[in-house]
Amino acid sequence: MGVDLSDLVKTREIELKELNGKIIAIDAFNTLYQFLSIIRQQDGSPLTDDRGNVTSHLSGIIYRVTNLIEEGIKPVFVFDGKPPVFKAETIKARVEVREAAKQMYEAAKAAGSADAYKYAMASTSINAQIVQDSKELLGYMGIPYILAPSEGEAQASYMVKKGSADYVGSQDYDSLLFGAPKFVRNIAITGKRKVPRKNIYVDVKPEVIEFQEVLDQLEITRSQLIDLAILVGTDYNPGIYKVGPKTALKLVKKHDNMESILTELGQTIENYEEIKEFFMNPPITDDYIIKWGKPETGKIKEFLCEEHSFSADRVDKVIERLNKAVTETSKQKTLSSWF
DNA sequence: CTTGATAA
DNA sequence: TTATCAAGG
Repeated sequence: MGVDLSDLVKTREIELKELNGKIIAIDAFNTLYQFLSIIRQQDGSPLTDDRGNVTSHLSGIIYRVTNLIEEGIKPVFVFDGKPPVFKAETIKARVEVREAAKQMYEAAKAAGSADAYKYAMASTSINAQIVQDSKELLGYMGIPYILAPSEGEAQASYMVKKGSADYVGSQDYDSLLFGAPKFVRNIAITGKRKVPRKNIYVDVKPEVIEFQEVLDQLEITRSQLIDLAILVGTDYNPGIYKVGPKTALKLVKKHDNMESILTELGQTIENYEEIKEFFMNPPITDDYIIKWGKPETGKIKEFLCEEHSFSADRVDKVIERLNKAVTETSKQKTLSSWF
C-alpha cells in the first residue's frame, strides 16, 4: 500500500507524550486496515459478534482512540471518498491478490496450518459496513471524522498545510507526496508490532517525518519527489522494473523532467500526467468542521455490548477511561476546547 | 492491536 | 517493574 520511501526518508523517533495537545488527522482507511489485518485469533479468524459481523476494527478504535486521548492527543479521522479513475487497475489487482489469499486462508484454516494467520492478514478487506460501523462508534465517542472528496491521505495533508491539524497520522509515506508538512507513523500505545510472517514482536516507537527536512536531505523539490515516487511505483502505477528509490533519486537529479528520464530508460508510464497532477493538486475540500464532543456513554455501550457482543465489563472500563481523559483534556484551557 | 493475567 | 502469552468478539 502506498509508495515505499522508507529507504530514503529519515525519521525521528519520538515519545507519544511529545504529541500532547496536538491534533492528528488520521488516515482512517490506513488505520482500519491495520486493525482488521492484525486483530485476529490464532487461526486467523477475525473477532466477530454473535451475528457473524467482523468487529476487530471496533475493538481497535475504542482502545486506540481512548489511549490517544489519555495522552492528550486530539484525533480527527479522515475517510476516503472516490478513488481517481486511474487507480482502477491497482484496485483490481489488489482484489485479485486478496481473493487468492482468501482461498489459501480457508484451506490453511481447514488444515489447521500455522500459515492460516498470514493468509488471513493478506485477505483483509474493508467493506461499507465496516466503514459505517467505524463512523458510528467514532460519533458516539465524540471523535470528529471527515469524508475526503477523494484520497483521505490527500485531504489530511491539506488539513495540516492549512493548520487545521498538526500532523497526518498514517503508516504510508503518501502524505509526503501530497505535501503534508509533518506526519507521524506508529501512533500506537504498546509500541509492539508483529514482524511479518514471524510470530515475534519488536518495539516500535512513534516517528515523525518532516516534509521540508526530507526535501533538504535529498536535495530535491516536491515535484522531483513525486516523479521519484512514480518511477518507484505508487498506488496509481506499478513503477519501472528494477528502479528503486536510490536509482530513482539519481534519475530525478540528473534530468530536468520525466520525459527525459523515460527516454533514457526506454520506458513509458501510463497516465503519468494525470498521476502527477493528482499528487500536486488532489481533490480536497474546505467543507469540514473539527469538533470534539462529549462521549455518549449509553450509546457506546448499547452499540458495542448489545449490537456487537462486547463484554460489558471491558466496555465499562474503557468508557470510564475515555470520560476521565476527555474531562482532563477539556479542563486544559491552553488547548482549543473540546466542546 | 490492546488488555489483563501471570511469571520472572 | 518488565516480559510473556492468551484472549478479546
